[in-house]
Amino acid sequence: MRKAPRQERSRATVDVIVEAATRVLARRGWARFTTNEIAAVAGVSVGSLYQYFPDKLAIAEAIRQRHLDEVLAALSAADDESGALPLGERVGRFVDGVIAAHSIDQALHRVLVDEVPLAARSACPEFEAEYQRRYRVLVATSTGGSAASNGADSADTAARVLSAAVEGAVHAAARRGDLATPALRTELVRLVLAYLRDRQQARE
Amino acid sequence: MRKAPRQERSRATVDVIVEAATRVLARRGWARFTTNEIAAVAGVSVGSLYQYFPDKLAIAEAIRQRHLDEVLAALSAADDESGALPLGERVGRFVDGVIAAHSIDQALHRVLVDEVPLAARSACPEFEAEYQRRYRVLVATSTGGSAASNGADSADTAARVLSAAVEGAVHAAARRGDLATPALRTELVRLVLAYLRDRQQARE
Amino acid sequence: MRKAPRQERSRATVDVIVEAATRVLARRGWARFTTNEIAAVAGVSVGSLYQYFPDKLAIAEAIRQRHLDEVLAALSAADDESGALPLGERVGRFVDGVIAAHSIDQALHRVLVDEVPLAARSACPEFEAEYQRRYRVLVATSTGGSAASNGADSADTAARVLSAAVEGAVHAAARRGDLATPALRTELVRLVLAYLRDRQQARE
Amino acid sequence: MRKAPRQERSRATVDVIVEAATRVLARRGWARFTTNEIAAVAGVSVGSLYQYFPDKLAIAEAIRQRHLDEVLAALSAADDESGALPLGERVGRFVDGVIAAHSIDQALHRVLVDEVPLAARSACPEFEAEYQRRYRVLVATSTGGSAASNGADSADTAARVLSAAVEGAVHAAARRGDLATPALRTELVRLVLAYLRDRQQARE
DNA sequence: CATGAATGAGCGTTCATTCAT
DNA sequence: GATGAATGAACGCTCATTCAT
Repeated sequence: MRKAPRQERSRATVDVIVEAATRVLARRGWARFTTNEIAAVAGVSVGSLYQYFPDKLAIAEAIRQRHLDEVLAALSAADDESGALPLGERVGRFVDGVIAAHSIDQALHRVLVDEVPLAARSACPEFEAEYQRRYRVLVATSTGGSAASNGADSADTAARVLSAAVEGAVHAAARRGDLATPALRTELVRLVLAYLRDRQQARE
Repeated sequence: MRKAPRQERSRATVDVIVEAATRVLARRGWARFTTNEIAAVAGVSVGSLYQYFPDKLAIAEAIRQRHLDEVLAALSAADDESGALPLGERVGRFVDGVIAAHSIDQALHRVLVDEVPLAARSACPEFEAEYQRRYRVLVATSTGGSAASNGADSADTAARVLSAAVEGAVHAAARRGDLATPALRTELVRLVLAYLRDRQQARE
Repeated sequence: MRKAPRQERSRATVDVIVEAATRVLARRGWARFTTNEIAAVAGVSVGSLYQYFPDKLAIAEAIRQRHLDEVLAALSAADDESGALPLGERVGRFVDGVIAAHSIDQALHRVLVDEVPLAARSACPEFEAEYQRRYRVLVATSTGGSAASNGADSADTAARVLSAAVEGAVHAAARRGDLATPALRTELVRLVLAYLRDRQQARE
Repeated sequence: MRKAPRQERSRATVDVIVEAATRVLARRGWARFTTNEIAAVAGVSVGSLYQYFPDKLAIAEAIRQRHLDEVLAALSAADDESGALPLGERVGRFVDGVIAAHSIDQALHRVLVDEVPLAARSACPEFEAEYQRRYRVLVATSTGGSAASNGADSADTAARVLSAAVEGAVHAAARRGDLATPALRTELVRLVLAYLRDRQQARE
């Protein structure tokens, strides 16, 4: 951001802009994400956009930030305090969280992931890290708590494969509009559980 | 195509254009896939582009056609004639095929799948169908040949989830440049096998 | 118009654009009526054109509107309040009006009528109708007021033939630069009067 | 023309080109009168066009020439050998000739007159002269044969006004598709006769 | 002579960005 | 701070014309 909004009015203006920009990006896609339309929808002038954002990409970045925060919140809400539950139950809640996270503004999510250029996407390592961490925790607890002998490295790969696999399946379902289908949850839980149990056995 | 190249010179030009356009699309993405740069990279004039292609999208379509053909070929080559092998072996070859398929110009693949607008992906459904079929066959043979009682529908969902999961994991690895890592193959095989066996057990 | 000019500066810009565009259209014709030349002549950038007009045709439409208004004004000014005069006098004034109307930027007029495509002439029918009405009134009053037995239809044809004939003669003179020649007026008055009187006699 | 076609085959090629170009010009208008389409319709290559014509305008000029020849022929055919007839009869035949002349390929005529740029149109003075001559003859014979005292100049203006008027009326009718309407002929004959007789009386 | 592949200036139009008010 | 008029580089695309074959 070019300038921190000092006064309350300014903070409100920034919110209005991001709100409007979000709607434009979700509805029209990156190619029709034009500063003039954002300003028009927000009810401010183009000049005001550039008061707070150095360029168009910065607005997209703000949108992404906000969206990812919401996604993390949804993810956390579902499997909170599930540490003591049996693995089957934990995985169920975890999958619910992932599905819930992807149910937030799917149109926006798709545009953000597929269309907004790398410059704006690459700058979210904290989110990726945090997201990945959940998978690593799941993998770690499933194989008996703390990282064992040859664990760390293998567990990392496992977490990565698992997360990418689950993300892929959920994204595909989202694209088909099948996120709410119970079969999706069933099969995902099966996939994750089967994989984790197989790794458990392999370690014994 | 707007015009069939009749002379040898023009056939060469078309090749040069598609080659150059492929590089531009892979490097710059759809948003920077401009006719002027394609022409410059190809070392021809814009006019020559429009001599053979009605518009920019048609060039992308030609690129896609060529690429998807190569991908299917790589996929087929790996698990050819694996029908009689034990499941573990079959899954291993299958995963090899998928990894091989994604080793072909994955930057291009991502752009083609994520950025190029739908209109240019018109022939994609056939590819998608053919691609999906491989997964369905794998799922079907793992559960004992022909579709049993409640089989067909459930098998379809399973194939879909499995393919999306494997694709997701492979795409993520490709993005990281980890396609050749042996651990990727190991874990993917484990994932697929564990899932398929779990489904087998559930049916008994 | 795409946007109403709110500030005074922009109102001036619109005027400058229309003025410049008028000169370009009259001088170069529709085929060379290019946005870049309009902008250059107006001393503004192309962008400013599109700030106020959705496309090139809309500029032509604005030019036409302005021009036709001026033409109708010139036409009206000459034969105003000539209702009670003898026919010879009325026809004289009428011809004066027509000649005056065609003395206004006739190069522009020709281009507007002959070259600018139909879409931009959308409001033309109203003008044509108003223009024709003058001829119909002249024909009607010359044959004794209200439409007699077989009057209406025949009067319409007569008005059409008369207007097309007068317009043709005046256009040709304009093309030759002879609009101000007294002989033109004399002969036109003779033509109209002779025709109207002949029709009068035929009705008795 | 760039090159006189020496051999018979060449003359045939030129004919084919002009024929095709005429159809393209009449159907598509000047704006879509493209050399590539002409060549395609003619079944020759663009190169061949430039073998015989220096540029696009030259083709249009050839079309115009051919068309005007046909128009003059139609005009002549109608009032041939009418020298000894009474004025009413002569004018009738004359008007028939004009109407017949404008009935030839009206679409082409309109494009030729309205759209083809001046460079190609201005170069037909012989046609204009010949066309005008007919009107001058009509005017001259109506006022008693050879040019009298103050005749020459006045007769010239009269011929010019008369021709432009008749042309205007006929063009307008052509545009409306009313060329064949009997009322058109009736009123035109009346217009011409009334005018000529009025001039006769004025000279006495 | 005929071909048609190749050219490239030029078109209409868009939109991120600036800056005088 | 806020405005919105102004900018102009860049886009996709056309088509008259040339020239190697």
